[in-house]
Amino acid sequence: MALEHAILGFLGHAPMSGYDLKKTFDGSVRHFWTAQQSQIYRTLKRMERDGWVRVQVMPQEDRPDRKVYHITPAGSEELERWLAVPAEPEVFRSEWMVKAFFAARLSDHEVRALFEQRIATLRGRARHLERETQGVLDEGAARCGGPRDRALWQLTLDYGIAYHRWELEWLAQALERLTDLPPEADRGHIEAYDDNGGSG
Amino acid sequence: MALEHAILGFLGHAPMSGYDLKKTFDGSVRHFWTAQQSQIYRTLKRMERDGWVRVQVMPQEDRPDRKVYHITPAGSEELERWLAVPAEPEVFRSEWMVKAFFAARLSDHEVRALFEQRIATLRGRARHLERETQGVLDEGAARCGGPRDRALWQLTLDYGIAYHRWELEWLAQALERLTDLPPEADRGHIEAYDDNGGSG
DNA sequence: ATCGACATGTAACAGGTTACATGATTAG
DNA sequence: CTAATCATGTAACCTGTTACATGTCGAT
Repeated sequence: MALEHAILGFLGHAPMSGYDLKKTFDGSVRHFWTAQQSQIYRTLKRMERDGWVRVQVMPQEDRPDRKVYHITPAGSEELERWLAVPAEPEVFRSEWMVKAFFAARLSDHEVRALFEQRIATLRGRARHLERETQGVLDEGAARCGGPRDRALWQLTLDYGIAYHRWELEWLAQALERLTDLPPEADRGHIEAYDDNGGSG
Repeated sequence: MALEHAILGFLGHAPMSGYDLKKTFDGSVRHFWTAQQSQIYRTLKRMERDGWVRVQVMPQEDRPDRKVYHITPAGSEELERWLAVPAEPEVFRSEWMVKAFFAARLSDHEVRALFEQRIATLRGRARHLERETQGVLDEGAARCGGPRDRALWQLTLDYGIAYHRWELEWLAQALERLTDLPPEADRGHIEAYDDNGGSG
């Protein structure tokens, strides 16, 4: 499971608290993995129980004690094992596609709006990746990554940027195709006349 | 939420049992949405409670009674409302990317293997979309879709195929970039010498 | 004999989201 | 006065997955 292993990956760079980890996630892998604070705490607890990390409590007076997590040799081994094992293919799931699939009941105008909204969303995200994420990643790389890390980190960001550009191109073409969208033939509204259940 | 609304969409074409719905999902939207049988039954129950569908029990002797679900006017309204509302941007999540991000600890050979496995996975899926899914979708379209439906259904499939082709191209380029991957600098293994917590 | 299609489900679990709770300090 | 930062968490919930349970019929 990716969350645990991403945590191991980060703790391999430096020991951190759950709070730090949340910020680290948001500042580095957000473009392909996010995690809620509560989820991180919950997961760290399990990982400690499993011996992948150990916790070091740093007492503080004014605030809750910092619980700094360190990766253990077992955790390091587990990370390397996981990295070398092929990723099982993920299921693709897109709510937007579901809308597109059933969009025949919408007016031409609404169908176009569906695509245009998608374009707007992707444009926003693409811009964010190019402007914000690139900078944040550069900082992170300067702070703690070797050149090998940097090359791979950049690769993941480049993927994100290229992907968004590609999908935007695809959507532009799709919008063109929509000008030829056939009109809605009268759909029988089966519901209306089917009362005692005949077969099709 | 997409599952409920996809169910409404299908029941808008024809009344169906949960069992039928599962087969319908697998034969039409599998490339962007899957659902487990158990999940469909559970969801149908909730939808009935909410008045979006009504159930008609068809008694059978040898097997469990067929429970045929019909969309209600409320359900139809709900579907149309949902279709017209912009899809909230989905979070992108990729376990494979997590591996790529932390792959600096792997050997050059293992890093290449990571990418090659991804390529193999995508090739398989692309082939499946082009050969199987296209045929299944055509049958479905012939059976129950109007030309407007067909155009949109084809669009979702074309997206899937184009996406896989695009990612395969990207991966090929990425593999080339990997030939210049810098070697791993000695990573300090902080864990080993950090014992009472300095701020590193 | 065994497997798959038919047809229903329940139970348990895993992962992710949202809301709530605490409590000091500092910046606007 | 309000909000954000620091720092911890718990509880409830939703979605999705896996395993189990039942029972007939027809094909291999």
